[in-house]
Amino acid sequence: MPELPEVETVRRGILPYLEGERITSVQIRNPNLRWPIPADLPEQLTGYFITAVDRRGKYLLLRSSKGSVIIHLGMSGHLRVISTNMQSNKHDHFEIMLESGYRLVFNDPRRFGAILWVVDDPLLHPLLAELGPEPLSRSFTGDYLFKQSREKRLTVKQFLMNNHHVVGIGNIYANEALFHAAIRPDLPVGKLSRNRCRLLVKAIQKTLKEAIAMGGTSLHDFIDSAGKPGYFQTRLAVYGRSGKPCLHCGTIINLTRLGGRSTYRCRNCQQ
DNA sequence: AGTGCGGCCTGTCCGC
DNA sequence: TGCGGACAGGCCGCAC
Repeated sequence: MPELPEVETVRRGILPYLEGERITSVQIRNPNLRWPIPADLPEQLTGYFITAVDRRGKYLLLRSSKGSVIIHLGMSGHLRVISTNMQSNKHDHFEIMLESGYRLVFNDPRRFGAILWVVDDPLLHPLLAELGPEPLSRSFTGDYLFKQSREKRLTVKQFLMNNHHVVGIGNIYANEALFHAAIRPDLPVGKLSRNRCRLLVKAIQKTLKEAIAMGGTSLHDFIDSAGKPGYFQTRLAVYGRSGKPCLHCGTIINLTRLGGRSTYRCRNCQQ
């Protein structure tokens, strides 16, 4: 499912139910995610208060006074908040019960997601320590992109989708941002001029902000923590539109693959 | 060191 | 209706 706008939508949805709440119990139904859910998580968390719900890239961080739960939704993960008496569904692998009576449930059919536990600063965890800048932060600029990409021969789309260069951009938003920046996805990133790097950063930020404002993109199965879909899919300019006319010039949108991922391009607008 | 690809999983959809 | 294969929003880890 989830790229930055979807994860941020989930974070905002669960925050009011979690912040300041005491954890009364924790249940692991199936620990076999990308990495095993730590077996001692229930005893680590029970009785403690959730102090904050943060996001770093596509990772969610549930902070408590004892330590932090790092959550990644992978491709098909969902988080939802339900009341005590609601029954569990298939693929509900993990849940946290709160004193308020609400429960936070992690559901993930494909099990590419992760639930991890760290006692010290989660940002120092090996998975998070090497992440690139947040795309909506001041440190992600055209100059940064220009500097990082010099001499690199990989394509601009693959560069954007690597979270060591910049976090939160997956296949949908990489396709969309490159269209809005009028840059062809298969261009070697090292060939981008400084000015085009600036345009690309602006396009990324605009695309992500708009998607967050619309609650994310729901193509197959994304729903927010309340079970509602996002609406950004109505704004997709190229993603999933192969064979249809470009919204700018009418040229038929072309579908290819880069690094095994579907890549959409208007061959007229994106050079 | 930088780059490309296989693999992890289940569910869904499409063509035969 | 059933079955095989391709594909799906991520990303680590390992080859070259």
